[in-house]
Amino acid sequence: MSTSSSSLRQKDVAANTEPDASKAGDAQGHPLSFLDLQNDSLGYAVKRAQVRTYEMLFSILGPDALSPGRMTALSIVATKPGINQSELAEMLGITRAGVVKVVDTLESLRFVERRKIPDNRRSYALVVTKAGLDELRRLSVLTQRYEEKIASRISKAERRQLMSLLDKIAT
Amino acid sequence: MSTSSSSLRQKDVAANTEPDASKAGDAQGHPLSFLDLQNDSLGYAVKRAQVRTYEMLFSILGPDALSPGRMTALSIVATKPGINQSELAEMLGITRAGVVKVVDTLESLRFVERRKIPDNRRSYALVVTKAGLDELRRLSVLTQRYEEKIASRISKAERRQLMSLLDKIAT
DNA sequence: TATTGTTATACTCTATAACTATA
DNA sequence: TATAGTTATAGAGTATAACAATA
Repeated sequence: MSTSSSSLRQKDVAANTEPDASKAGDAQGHPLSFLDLQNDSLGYAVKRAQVRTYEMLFSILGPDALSPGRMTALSIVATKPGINQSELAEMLGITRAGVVKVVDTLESLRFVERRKIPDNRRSYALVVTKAGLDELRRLSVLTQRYEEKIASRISKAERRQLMSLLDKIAT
Repeated sequence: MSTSSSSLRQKDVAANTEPDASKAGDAQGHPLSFLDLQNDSLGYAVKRAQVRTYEMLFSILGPDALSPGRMTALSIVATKPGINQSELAEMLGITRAGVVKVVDTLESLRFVERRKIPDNRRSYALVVTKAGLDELRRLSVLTQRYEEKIASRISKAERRQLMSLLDKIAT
């Protein structure tokens, strides 16, 4: 149900360190740049951006919101009505066992139903309820606000290019 | 000590869904675009990129490597020798209690030492050992390879702009 | 035999609260 | 009083392994 915002925060990203020693050499003239793994790191920049954007997301959603993963799951079921748990697991990139808990959560909130299929008694058809649709409408407004917030310092063209570049490194 | 690569993977990012219904309307002509929260989402693109880059990082580091957070901590101590745990907590964005475990790990691996300070018996001066420096050198090579891998599909100029844009949305 | 869902268990990371020692 | 470090405890998210029911 409610996921505390604090436990969701991923803050293993340090503020940029002033590189006391990263540019200098030691007494023997050896370069010390290997000390600072975060300096000029694209991977670290991505992680830092992800942490900061999550902080903004949580600040907008509030402490009792669905977790991002469960939001994604709800959205997937909505756009793929009748999907089963194994397929959902595949799409979420987690195990079937993990999806059981995700669906348990969404079902306990009455956002999703496990519907029996006449021809296949081994799997469920997952469907979003009316309450689930209402929640998605609500989340849609909030995530739109979130999108505007994180893109508030860049232009439309920059936003487009940023997404394009992110897609390239994610491939 | 060794962090299993599997448990590090953050995969709450779904593969892009074909929007079965996100562009269409329902029978009453209502738009259904609110169903797909991931469509054209910058925040989701950032998260997806972060998950994919972490997968590449783990594939290069292997299953027994330091976790990214502990790598960052080690690097910070190296660039700020004598830092104490509270300061390190601040820089990592986690609590003092959390840092205890981070330093415990690094100390058990002999990468870091808690050194007593004569004038202040309340805090430690954290320093990186010779073995810690060796590990940082090794990690530096591996993370360099990682950086090349994640940027392999974009130009130097694009990499520069990507980092610039990421910094802007992280502010 | 293979697939689907489930349960049991465990691990990482992080948090809060309460505590000790020291400043 | 305030600060630094620690311990105990808890919770979210994920994994693996073993299992029953079904295909």
